[in-house]
Amino acid sequence: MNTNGRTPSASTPLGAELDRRQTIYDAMVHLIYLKGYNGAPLRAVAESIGIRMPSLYHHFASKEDLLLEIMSRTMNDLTESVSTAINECGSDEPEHRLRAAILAHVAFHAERREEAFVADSELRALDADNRALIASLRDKYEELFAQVLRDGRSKGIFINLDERLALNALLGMCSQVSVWYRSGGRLTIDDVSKGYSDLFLSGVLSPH
Amino acid sequence: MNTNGRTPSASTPLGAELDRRQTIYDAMVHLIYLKGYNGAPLRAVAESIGIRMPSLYHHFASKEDLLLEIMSRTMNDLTESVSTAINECGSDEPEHRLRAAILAHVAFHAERREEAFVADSELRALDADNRALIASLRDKYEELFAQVLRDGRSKGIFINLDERLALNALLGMCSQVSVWYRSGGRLTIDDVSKGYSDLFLSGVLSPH
DNA sequence: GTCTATATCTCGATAGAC
DNA sequence: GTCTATCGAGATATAGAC
Repeated sequence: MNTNGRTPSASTPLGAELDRRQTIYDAMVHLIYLKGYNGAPLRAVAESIGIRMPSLYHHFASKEDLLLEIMSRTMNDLTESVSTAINECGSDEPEHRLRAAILAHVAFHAERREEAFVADSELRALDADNRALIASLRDKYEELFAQVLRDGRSKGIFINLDERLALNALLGMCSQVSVWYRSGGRLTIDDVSKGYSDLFLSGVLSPH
Repeated sequence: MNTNGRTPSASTPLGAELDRRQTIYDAMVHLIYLKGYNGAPLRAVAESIGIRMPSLYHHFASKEDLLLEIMSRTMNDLTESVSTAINECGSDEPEHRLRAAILAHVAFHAERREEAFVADSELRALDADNRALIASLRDKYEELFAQVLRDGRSKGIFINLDERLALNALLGMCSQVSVWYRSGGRLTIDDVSKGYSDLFLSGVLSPH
């Protein structure tokens, strides 16, 4: 008997399978976002989508495999989004490229805030091998910003600040958007991404 | 000065009791920092300080009580530190007061990074009542920065940025210090706190 | 693909001896 | 104040029917 009120589609098994995987993925993201990986029981994930817990194992090999997919997919999508934004901003000037990168990073952390938050906070839940894998994706991602910052500094466009410090300040500030942003709230994604890039580029002091 | 606001006495049983409480507190902080509240078993906390798990219950009523003490003590100490820094900076100018607040916030998040990280990330592990209690402490803390930002904006010293956005950007940037800072590393606390306050006040663009 | 039933383990917490 | 022993709940994961 079907207890979840859905209509199973008998015609496209592959499509249905991908839909189911995505439904599980989304439910898992949401619960980890709310309670953390270790506070998100698979029973609750299953219940939230109207199936029983053992059924999840038809779609995923283990709980950690599911977390790994969330983190790797998110990191890859984020990297592609920011990389594209930098390359297609139509400028070689570090200021414009940095602004484009910040806009893309902030937009991603607002639009896909739960995934981004999980990717940023659950490294510690992975075992050593998987942790190293995601850490390398993160390093590759951060290098996108590091290159822009280096370029701007060597051209004298940016001040002579320690690169690692500037990178940590920037990413720390922009990634926190996934913690507090609410879609439909007072601030739009454009408000936030423009405000953040203005702030990082020019600071809070009025020109004088 | 001791960090828990109590008056320790060296040779009495009460002093020994406080030492033991502090040892448990520190071990719990460290394990939650590494693995999160739900990934930090009390058995491991006890083992790390050479006692058995049930002995912990002589010092704390429950696991959540221990977390609550960590978060409330940390928030109170942080608030006092930043509040004192603002009031004793010897200036009424918003720029100087903001700089003093940032220096104190960053220093705290570097010196007591594990406690600060736990206080910033484990709100979700508390039940509704305790969560509301810590959230109110956090609101009170953030108001310290909000007042300085408001004051600076109304005086025309700061640019006309949305207050909540600026506050989130600032605290997000500065609180992340607890994630990456390593004492004894390449950057001193002074390097970080000065670099961060310069960045937030003036941005990364070179003056032109 | 989903189910029921279950194995195995670990968790927080308590009881009571010393 | 710490110990051993234990309880009951809930976790991930597996087996096998349908």
